[in-house]
Amino acid sequence: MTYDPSVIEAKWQNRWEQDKTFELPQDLSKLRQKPKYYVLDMFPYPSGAGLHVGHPEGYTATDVMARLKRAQGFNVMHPMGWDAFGLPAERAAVRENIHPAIITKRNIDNFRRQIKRLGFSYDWSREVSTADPDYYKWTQWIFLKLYEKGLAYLAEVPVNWCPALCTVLANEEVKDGKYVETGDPVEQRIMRQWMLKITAYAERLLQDLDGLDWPEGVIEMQRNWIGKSEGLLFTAKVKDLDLNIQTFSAHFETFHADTYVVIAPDHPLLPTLVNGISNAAEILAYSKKMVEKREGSTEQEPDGIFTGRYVEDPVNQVDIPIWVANFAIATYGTGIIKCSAHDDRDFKFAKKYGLRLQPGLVPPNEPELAARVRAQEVCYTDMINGILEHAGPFSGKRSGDCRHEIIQYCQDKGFAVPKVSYKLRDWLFSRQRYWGEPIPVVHLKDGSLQPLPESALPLELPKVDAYKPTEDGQPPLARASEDWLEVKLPNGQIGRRETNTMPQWGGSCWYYLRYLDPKNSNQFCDPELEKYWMPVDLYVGGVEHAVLHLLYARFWHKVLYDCGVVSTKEPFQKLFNQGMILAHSYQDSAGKYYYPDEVESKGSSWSVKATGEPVKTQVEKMSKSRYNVVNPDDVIAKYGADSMRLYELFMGPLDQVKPWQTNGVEGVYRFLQRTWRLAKRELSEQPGSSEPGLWRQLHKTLKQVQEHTLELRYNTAISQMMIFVNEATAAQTLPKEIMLTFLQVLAPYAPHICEELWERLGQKELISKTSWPVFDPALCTEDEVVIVIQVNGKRRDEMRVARGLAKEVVEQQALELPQVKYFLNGAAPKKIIVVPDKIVNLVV
RNA sequence: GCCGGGGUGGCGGAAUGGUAGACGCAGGCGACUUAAAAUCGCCCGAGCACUCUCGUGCGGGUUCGAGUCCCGCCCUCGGCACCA
Repeated sequence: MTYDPSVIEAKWQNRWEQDKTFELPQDLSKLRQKPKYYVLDMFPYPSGAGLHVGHPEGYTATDVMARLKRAQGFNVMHPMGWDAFGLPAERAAVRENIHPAIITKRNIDNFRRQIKRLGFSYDWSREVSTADPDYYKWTQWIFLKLYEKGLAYLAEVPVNWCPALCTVLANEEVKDGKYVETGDPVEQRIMRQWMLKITAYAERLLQDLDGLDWPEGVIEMQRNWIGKSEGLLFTAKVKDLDLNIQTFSAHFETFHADTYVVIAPDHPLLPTLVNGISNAAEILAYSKKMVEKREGSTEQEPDGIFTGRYVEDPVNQVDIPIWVANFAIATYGTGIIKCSAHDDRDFKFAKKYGLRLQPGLVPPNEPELAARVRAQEVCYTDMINGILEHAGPFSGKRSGDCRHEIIQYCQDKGFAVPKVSYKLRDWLFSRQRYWGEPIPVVHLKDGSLQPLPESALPLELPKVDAYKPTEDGQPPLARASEDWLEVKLPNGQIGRRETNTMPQWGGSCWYYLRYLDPKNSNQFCDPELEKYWMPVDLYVGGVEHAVLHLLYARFWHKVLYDCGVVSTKEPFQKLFNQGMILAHSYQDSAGKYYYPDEVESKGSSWSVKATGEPVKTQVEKMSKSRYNVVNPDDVIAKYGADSMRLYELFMGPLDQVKPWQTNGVEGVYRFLQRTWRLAKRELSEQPGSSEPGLWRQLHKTLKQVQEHTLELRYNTAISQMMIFVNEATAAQTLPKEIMLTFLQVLAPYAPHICEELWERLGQKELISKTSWPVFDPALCTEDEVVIVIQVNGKRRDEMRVARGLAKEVVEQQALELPQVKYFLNGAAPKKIIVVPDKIVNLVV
């Protein structure tokens, strides 16, 4: 019988399911008998488009790890679920006027079917969906905890309002004035919204990054997003007004050089400031225009207007003007900045409006440049190496050396106090949508808020006649019937329900905890199970979640930690980002795309089969519009899940971006066929050591596969297995012992074929249940090594000698080689470098 | 502009400072076959005056020896971007 994946894969997937092979016990006394390993995938949003080959890349990586760890004696938590709330299902619901739950279920069923075909060893009894009331009951419960702790609050905030979607969007969902998903325009509005006080955790979110085994890039992105800067908060009186203003400066070294002040055009203090100025109305109108112009646009020319006011600067005891400037941001620092010649924006702004500058920092050892700085021709900003001038007691000092002294000085003089600022803002947590978790809060007549008691959870989504906003622009939940909207509290008070829902990020903030105890109706997770399983040992997903999901989840986790309901400060100990899978696309000169089967290659160029029109080919992100999406169903139908799994990992390093090449699948498919034929050979009953060369190769393979897999270097693990199979194919006899062990090595990667061959070779137990074989280190190295002989660093010959041969002997033997004699040409080497078992270099 | 990846054959990629190109794809030649497919074996960076020379984005450096380490650049992908 030839290798037919379609038959054996279905067979073993059924067997694993019936046998509950990958289901874990919930009984702690049982669990505690083994060490734990928690390997987690970022769960998918089940879109209508189904899976593409990018999804299973990470899932395959975690599955191989899960299977290896299981064989090594760990209890392995390896679950899968659905990030099921979200806008696309809601939009489909509006379009088709079907309940989003139905659309979501349809999509989940399809995703589950596709994922299951790959034979992953998930414990499906732990499947969760964030849109399931049994799940979102606990999302709401966590919200109540946040509310209790004062971390959830309502505020009038400027928000990004998307008219097309009739909802607000978080800052990070908006780019260049458009919703990042759809490109719909977004405008600013002031609205009353739920906010989560993530800023209260800024410092801890920053500090605790240090202990994490995460990609440096992701850590850096989170650091930047939190954006901590330490500086000074200066206070100065406004001239002619009974008003002090404060300015924040992280680059305060040049504080003597500050010559003007700017305020953000949308600063709440601005109207007070200009009150009494003759052209106050003009200033406010111009400021308003600046704010509008700023919306959604990126880099801008400096723009501003004089407020007519001055501050009495205590530092140099002069009055310096206050301007409105478009580059000042109301929500960062104090929204007011003291400006000097030593900031690019300040410098540009002053040049444009002819404001006075007083340079006070020059480069060391560059007199010409220093002269140009003093002449205000160039802006110099090096606060570390620059030398201070006109700086009172600090004149002549290197700026970077006296930062601390300056802090002390400004404090002593009463100019300023130390202050830390963060870029991180509070998290806008309400959406005017239907398909999300209802916020479990009631608005009372007197305007106060009443959170629902835990007993009232889950607060389920009400029935509505349509999944769109009301005529007067209220959220879809306002369409619910009065008996849902109106609530009578136990104490007789009447209130109305909150009609905003939570954003999609909510449910994904804690799903890794629910997997541990998914059926618990009393608690979101049993604390003892949590203690056993947490933290997640390996979390694999796309880098697109580097900031938002991972920051929000860390925030919620820390809140839960403070509530005493989780035992670790951080949820995800090790994080790994798989690289995106790209695909070739084909485009003619008019920009029209073609499907891969519509084009053919002629030598190095490509053209459309039907018309012969030349097309260019490029490697791009997979998308429907580029006609280059590869569907895993098609790959599996042709080559099987095992080949699919192998190719996903063989393509290249897991963390790298790489193009899908369908004929690359062919290669791993051939490898599996060779493996199949190998097992069909007449196998020798002799021990493995009866075929010493292959026996060694087996142990080498075992060692490398084990080590490389644990290091997530799957591609090189696979190539070692290919080397083994090539060698085994060439071997005279193939001991059954060797074949069986090899199947165990391959099983985490290609479990179906290995189960099948394992069974055919007479084994009773599932290969998925067997223990990982142990390699013999002594067999992993060769007895003989090839030593390269170089003359003057150039390879001239090689020789095969016993491993560990003494340096002197190697040297002597090398000198005897005819090739060496030829290249030495009678000369005696000046120096001889011998690296045992590696190389000899003779230097003349 | 700042931060972080990445530049190695026709392609995906491999190489604790020690034979650059493992493994695979594509290609070539051969065996088997009536033939094709499949399979198996061999070849496969470039040049050439063939015991050789050049070759890992570019220019320097350290070293007996550099894809790998150091300095200075270029290109490319991703993230952030008036954050004081």
